Formats: sequence, C-alpha cells, structure tokens
Amino acid sequence: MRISELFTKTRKEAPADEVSKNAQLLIRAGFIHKEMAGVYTFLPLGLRVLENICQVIREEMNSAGGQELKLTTLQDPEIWQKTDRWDDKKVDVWFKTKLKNGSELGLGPTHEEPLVRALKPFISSYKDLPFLAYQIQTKFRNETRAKSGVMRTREFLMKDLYSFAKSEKEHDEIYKKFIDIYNKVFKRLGIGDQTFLTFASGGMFSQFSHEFQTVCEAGEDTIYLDRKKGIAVNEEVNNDQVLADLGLKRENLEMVRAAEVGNIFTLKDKFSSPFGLTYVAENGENQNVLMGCYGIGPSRLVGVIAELLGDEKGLVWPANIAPALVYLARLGEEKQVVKSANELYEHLTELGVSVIYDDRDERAGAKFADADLMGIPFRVVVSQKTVDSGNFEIKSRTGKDSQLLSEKDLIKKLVA
RNA sequence: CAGGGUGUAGCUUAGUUGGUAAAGCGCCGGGCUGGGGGUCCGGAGACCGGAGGUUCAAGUCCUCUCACCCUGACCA
Repeated sequence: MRISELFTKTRKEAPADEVSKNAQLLIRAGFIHKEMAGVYTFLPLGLRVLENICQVIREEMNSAGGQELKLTTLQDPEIWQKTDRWDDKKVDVWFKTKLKNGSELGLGPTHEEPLVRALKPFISSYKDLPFLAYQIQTKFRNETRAKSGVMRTREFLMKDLYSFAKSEKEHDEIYKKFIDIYNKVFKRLGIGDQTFLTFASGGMFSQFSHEFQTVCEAGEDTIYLDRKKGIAVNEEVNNDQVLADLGLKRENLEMVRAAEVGNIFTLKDKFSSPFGLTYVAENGENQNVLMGCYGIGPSRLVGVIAELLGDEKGLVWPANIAPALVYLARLGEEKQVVKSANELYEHLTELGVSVIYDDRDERAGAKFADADLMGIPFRVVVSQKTVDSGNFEIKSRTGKDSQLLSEKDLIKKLVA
C-alpha cells in the first residue's frame, strides 16, 4: 500500500471529545472514525488490524474444531419470548425496530436463541455430539453509557462460540480445553503476559464463570490478582469462601483495573431445554444437550492492545496483527532513491511481506512520526545514504537503534 | 438513568462591559530547505450545534432542544 494512495491521514492533535488513549491514538493514526457515541467506523488501517485479530481467533477456533457460521443481526421476537429475554425489563440493552407491517424485530445483542433454533433440525442423536459452532458477528447493545473509545460501544464485533455436549463430563472437558485455547489466543495477540484467568460469578449453573481480564487502567473491572499463580478473582466473588476454594491468600492479591477481553461460561440446558434441543442417547432416552458459551471481543481488543502497548509516540502493534509489517520510508526524490525504494517495495510485496510504502514528498521527520504513530513493527529507510552504502536501514518500532542491512539480510529478517 | 461539563473553519483553540468572527495545524499555489512533524510569501475555508426569545444590534444574555465528554449506577 502506497501512502500517497491511502485516503486517510494522520493528525498531530487528538480530538477534544476523546479522552481515552486508545481512541486518541486510533483516531490520530487514521484507524477509526467516530460516527456517534459508542459507534466507530473502522478505516482501512484499522480494519486490517481488526481482521488480523479475527484471523488469529479464527485459526484457534478452527484448530479446536470450531465450525464457523454466521447468524443474522435481525432477530425474531418469538424465540426470545421463549426464554423470556425479549422483555426490556429482562434484557435492557435491546435495540428494537419494526417491520413495515408493524411487527417487532430486534438487533441481536447475543445469539444463543437463534443458534439453538437453527441447530434443532440437525441434532437428534448422541452421534451428532459433541460439536462447536461459532461466528464473528456484530452485536448491538443499547448501553446507557458508551465509553473508553472502542472498548465499550453500542455496536461491536464479537466472536461467540457455543459448545454442545452430551454430558457434564464432556462439557467440562471442552470447557477446560477452552481456557488453554483462550490463553493461546491472547498470547498470540501480544497481551498474554497481562491477561489473566479470572473467576467471576457463574450465575445459576456453576460456581464460577471465567473471564479473561487484561490489566489495563482503562478497563472497567476491578480484579484481585495473584500474579504468581496467574489467576484473579473478580470483585463480585472476592470473599473468604471463594479464596479458600481457589487456594488463594488475601495477602497475595493485588487490586488492579482490568478490561474483560474474553468470557466463558457454562449454560447447561438453559437454552436447549426451552427449544427442545435434545438428542437420543445410546439407551434410547431423550436428553437435553448441554451448552457452553465462549466469547471474545475483537473490536474491544483493538482498543485494549492500543491501550496496553501504545507509547508516547503512538500505537505499537505485534507483528501478526499490525496493518503491515514494514513501513518503508523513502527519504528524497532522487532518481536512484526512488528506484531503490520502488524495487524494494515490489520485492518485499512479492515475497508476501506487507508494506506500507511512504512514497510522499514529505520530510523525514513527518515520515518517522507517522511510522511511529501507526505502530508498524519495522521501519525501513531508503535514502541517498542507503543507496550509496548499498544497504537498507531498518529499525524496530520499539527499539532504540537502527541498523544497516544488505537486501539479503533484510529479507531474511523480515521473512523469517 | 442521576450528577457535572462542553459545543466557534476538516482538526485544536481564542473571541473583552452585546457592535456582524481570530489564530495554529491541515488544505491549495509558490520560494528556500531536506534524517525526527522545518521555514517564508500568497490563498481558499465558519451564516459560531439547532429552534425560539430579549435588543437598534447576539458567538456573547434568556428559554427550549440536540449532540458529545466525564463520574456513578447499569452491563442479562
């Protein structure tokens, strides 16, 4: 991608109505645009990050055996009435609308009901179980107060996976497996060392649900963290009994702000029962399918990663989710410099290295500042100096010094 | 939803006791520059969130309204 052709621009100043670090940096870098309170457009560079995050999640869900599908945004009230979740008094975040004929519809705030109904025709035998179904979809929640940039919005992307099992034992195995899978996801997204399994209230079906909380000042939750053990308890279940059950000692707990980036919980037959999602067991008896739910918010993750890794110069993206691996800064308009930069751009692109090529006639400072603000992992400079030396200059976003490398070594470093 | 705050150019802001809007960034044209947002000259760009009202006169005062931000509550 050539910057001269990119329609977004960076800004020196943050918008006055955004206080959160993630929104300030993402807007300054041209990654997002605020449409309304709690509603953000993802611009080309921001969309790349979002898609890359989704891809990491998708890979992990697929390798766990998840089957991707896509449910609808428009929701049929009938199925929500079945579980008593249509009433605004029961679920107060609904966005509701109407058909021309006057009948009501909702915009999906979550998707247990439609998924269970959609699956019903396909599930009838113990041989059909277990399985995992997931989607990455836009959710709509009419929050009373949107805040913290993309971290708490009214329209957001969510990956929700649902497990369907024959028995509690089978469900528990899947559930445990997903704790590991989630840890792997957050590690791959570059926030693994600050993201902790957190015990939270489990509702009626289990003692706990599990949250994945990333330590982050901009987060909305308060958790009590035992860093040594790598686990935490949410404020809501922070009592002596729970601590004893988990083998935690109060004096080892650190109270920290955190952002919930994932949440998994046991649903038992809460949804399968009202919809009659049953299977015939080997003994010929009808049994309720047992469900679990596993969520991750990719759009919130964009914000959390920006909050956590961003520095005074701007965003910092891990290589696997960055909008590009390389920011190629061409300094100067001399023929040989342009030729050298063009050739390197084409060569790297052919090799599958994603490059943002700054081919503008801008001063070095402006290009460096943009490279830093956008948080591109590597900055490669092509200038009269590098042409004369026959090498290229490379610097990592977070490193202090740059180094001169031959094209061969440069490629080796970037293709790795 | 309660409390508090803010709306002036694409962005960040200034605007005195009411007298018909100013600057920086960005943008357009040009000069000098050329490795951390450089500099100089010239230019385009705002009916001051919206609607009423007071007044000879409203960005400024009053009323209503909308939007946005913050704190809290809420987050199935």
